Amino acid sequence: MPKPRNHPRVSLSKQQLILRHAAQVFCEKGYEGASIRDISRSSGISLAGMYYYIKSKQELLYLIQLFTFKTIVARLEKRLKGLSDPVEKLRALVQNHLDYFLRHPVEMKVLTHEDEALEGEYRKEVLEIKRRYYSIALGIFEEMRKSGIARRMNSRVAVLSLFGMMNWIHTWHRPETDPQADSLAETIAGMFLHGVMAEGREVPDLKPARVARNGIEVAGRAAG
Amino acid sequence: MPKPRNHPRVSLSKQQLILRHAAQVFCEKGYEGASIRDISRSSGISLAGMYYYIKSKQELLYLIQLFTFKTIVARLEKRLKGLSDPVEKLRALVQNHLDYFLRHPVEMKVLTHEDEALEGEYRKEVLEIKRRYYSIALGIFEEMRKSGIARRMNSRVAVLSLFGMMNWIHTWHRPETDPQADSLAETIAGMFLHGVMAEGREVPDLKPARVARNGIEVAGRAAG
DNA sequence: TATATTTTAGAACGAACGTTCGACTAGCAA
DNA sequence: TTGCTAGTCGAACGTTCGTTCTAAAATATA
Repeated sequence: MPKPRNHPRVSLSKQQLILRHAAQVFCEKGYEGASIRDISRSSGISLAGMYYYIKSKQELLYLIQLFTFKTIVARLEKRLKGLSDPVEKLRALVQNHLDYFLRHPVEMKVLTHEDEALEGEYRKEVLEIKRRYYSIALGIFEEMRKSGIARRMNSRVAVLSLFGMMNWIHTWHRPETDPQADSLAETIAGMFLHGVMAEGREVPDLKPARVARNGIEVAGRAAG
Repeated sequence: MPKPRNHPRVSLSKQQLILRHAAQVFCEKGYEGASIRDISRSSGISLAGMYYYIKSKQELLYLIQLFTFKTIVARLEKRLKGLSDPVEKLRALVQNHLDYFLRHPVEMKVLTHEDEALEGEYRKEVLEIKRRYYSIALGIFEEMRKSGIARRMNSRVAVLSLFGMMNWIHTWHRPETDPQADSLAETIAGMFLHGVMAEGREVPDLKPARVARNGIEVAGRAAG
């Protein structure tokens, strides 16, 4: 355990620091393409020194993925607590996912792009949380189906397509020109809801008065 | 150039054979995680022998991505030729993409998952085709907007979300239990079309008569 | 002060990497 | 026969990989 005493300039645990730099390097070069030496150089800790704080390269990836997933699921469950309408729940899920996604693009890319790099027990543990996350989403969609809001269709395909829309974002989103989380979440949740709605049904508007920015073209990078 | 004479048992070019095995190995272990030795072992050609047919590991990835992309775009352009209704065009794009995707899952995973592994000129060339593909899709969507079928929204976000739905499939699709290309394309194109449709508009049904088999797959790997 | 514990890192380990070299075979032309 | 070319590969090149050893430096406790 590192002591904060007499180290007033180092405020947070060195392991956290390593994890942050590791996420950055994994994001840029991929898990296999990144070397411990890269991460050592980036975080300013000697190569051998790294192994005082981490057990292996695999554990590094594991800790990043575990923490990221746990955080996102915990936040979702908190947001979902007050809601009962499945449409509102789905909007909350999209909002939560994209909000975290655009606030922590580096970790989220490592989470979605390196999901096959882990092995053995590490892999199993991360997969478990992923499944929990997926089944929350599936549950919400099933509610929409039971109450007749969503039309009859393959729920698995619908929900995984929604994740596809969201997780693909890291391949194209540029913060300078593309919509931010709020607007993006509205557009994508809107697309999904209209997309699965039963014939003759109307997609209810967003709750509060703030419906402005309805999805109106903001970005300049678009019409290419 | 390899001579077919006196080599009756080797029917197709050895480079093609290497490319196929390389795609398989890249798919399983990722570009960085895969070694030339892995591919050599898999294709039954000695390590040194590989370099008679390929220039480098990078070129291997480049050739796979280039061929795959060129094929998919060429097929799309052929399918699009006879169509004028943008909704039909969009359905054709989704059908084409998913048809190729599920018939060549290995190559498509290498295409979508390893799109940052190439460098320099290789990268630029592949990026160029990718952009052409994207702009075809964007063009179709703009047609839908201009004719009032699609509602006002960020076209870039809409189109890239569609690609997200489609390209994410490689992370979850199991051929034994999940829908095949036709059904999947119907579901996803339907979700997208309903999702972007203007208020009060109805999404037209699929053309009643068998639209399928229109320009589909004739030779196994030909139409490049 | 002396002692114990935590933190650091230079140097090295064996293994694996992409790539190259040079020698070899087989078939064909002279 | 001899010479030429296409194809093949064992062995090795220099480099980098993840990880460990070892010992010194820094800090905490007495």
